[in-house]
Amino acid sequence: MCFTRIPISLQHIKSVFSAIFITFQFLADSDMDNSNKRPRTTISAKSLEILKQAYQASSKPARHVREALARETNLDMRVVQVWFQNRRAKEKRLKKDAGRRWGTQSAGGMSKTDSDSNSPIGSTTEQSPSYGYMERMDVETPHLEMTSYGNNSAQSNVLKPEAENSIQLGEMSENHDQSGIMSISPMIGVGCGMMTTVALTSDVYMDATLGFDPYMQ
Amino acid sequence: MCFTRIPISLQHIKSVFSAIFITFQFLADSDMDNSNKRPRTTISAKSLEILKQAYQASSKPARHVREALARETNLDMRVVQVWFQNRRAKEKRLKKDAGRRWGTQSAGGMSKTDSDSNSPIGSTTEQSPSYGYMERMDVETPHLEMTSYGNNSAQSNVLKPEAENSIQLGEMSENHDQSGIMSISPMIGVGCGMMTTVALTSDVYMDATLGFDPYMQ
DNA sequence: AACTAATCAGGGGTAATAAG
DNA sequence: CTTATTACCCCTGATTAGTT
Repeated sequence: MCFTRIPISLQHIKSVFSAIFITFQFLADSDMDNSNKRPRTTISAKSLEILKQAYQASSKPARHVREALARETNLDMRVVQVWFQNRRAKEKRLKKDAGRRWGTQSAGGMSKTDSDSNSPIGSTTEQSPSYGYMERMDVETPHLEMTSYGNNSAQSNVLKPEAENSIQLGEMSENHDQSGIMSISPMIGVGCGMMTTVALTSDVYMDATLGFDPYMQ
Repeated sequence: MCFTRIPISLQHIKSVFSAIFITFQFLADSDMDNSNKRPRTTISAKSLEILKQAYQASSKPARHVREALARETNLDMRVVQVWFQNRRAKEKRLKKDAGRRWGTQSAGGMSKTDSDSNSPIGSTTEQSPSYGYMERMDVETPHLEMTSYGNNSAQSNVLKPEAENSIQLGEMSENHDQSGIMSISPMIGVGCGMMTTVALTSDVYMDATLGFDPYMQ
């Protein structure tokens, strides 16, 4: 073990704690103010019409189709994708709920045909630069898994400590989700402390891990 | 233990935090910049068909064959090469996996070095779940791995990009590497605890954890 | 309260890369 | 080259939360 020894007084410790508190406070405030809400795009009737038609054609459109739809509807590709996912889920749900008597042949098994299988020839090494949303998600995934590894419920504890006594934390995590900074925040929770050896008096030391918040100003 | 004494004030601490913040900001930015993403080419169904046929003919095509294929499929030669490599690997993998179809819990010890050489029927739907799970965990929790073994380049990158900006940061990463600080850090996220080693005398230490409420007033 | 957009947790397939 | 691993992209199914 290799520590950095820092002479520090109790007063200093209090200050540090206070500073951390202020940081959290600041975070809570800024969250309250602004981006607390999960953005929910409202799909216009016109876009909805387009999507529905596309769904008729294929319930699992390939990327190109989604791209085109996104352009056509002025929606984010991610939004289009989610719409299709939810739509499929809905259909499945409805079918299970209501329909066990008549085998609604419509949109039955055959709609399975999907998945690429075309591409206007050639478009080989294409990558979609406009797919940031999903990509961020992917980035954050391992960290989340890492979090949940140590303790099955650790993740929820970390990110959403039971609402009541720390509303701010929960909302902070939401904010992270939205802004895509999530990818780093779990690291803070898990690994980002500063191990220090604090000298309480001239010969009493304390090794401490101080948490910090990256949003601190 | 090797200690280095550093006079420090609250201002210093703030600086440290700030430096770390900047580092994370930098990281977040670079993460969010779609710049350093591994591009993934999607091979069209048509090209795939061509490749598969070629594979039937020869699983290790010579260079000029690959060249022709690349032209025909409009793919990069490198892509074609990698495709064949992955294809061979897949075939081999399937063949090996085919030998483990019934994974009853009895005779657990042996199954690891399970021979194979069975009929290459490819059901493969059932793989040893626990094996896959653990493997997956290992794979996707590099940070934990780092915790145990103290050597992970990714984490190093996380902790010390622009180490020049913040000497403290470098030291912190050293601490992480050598002390396995990760093992305690989840407490920060979960409970905002503070693991401390109290030096009762100059050479007698005691480990303790101090609770810490971030919303302390 | 219903509907549904968005998120989360997990799994599959495979292109790309690392390690040998 | 092979083998092992990682990263990307897609999905389902359950849940959360914004709108009306």
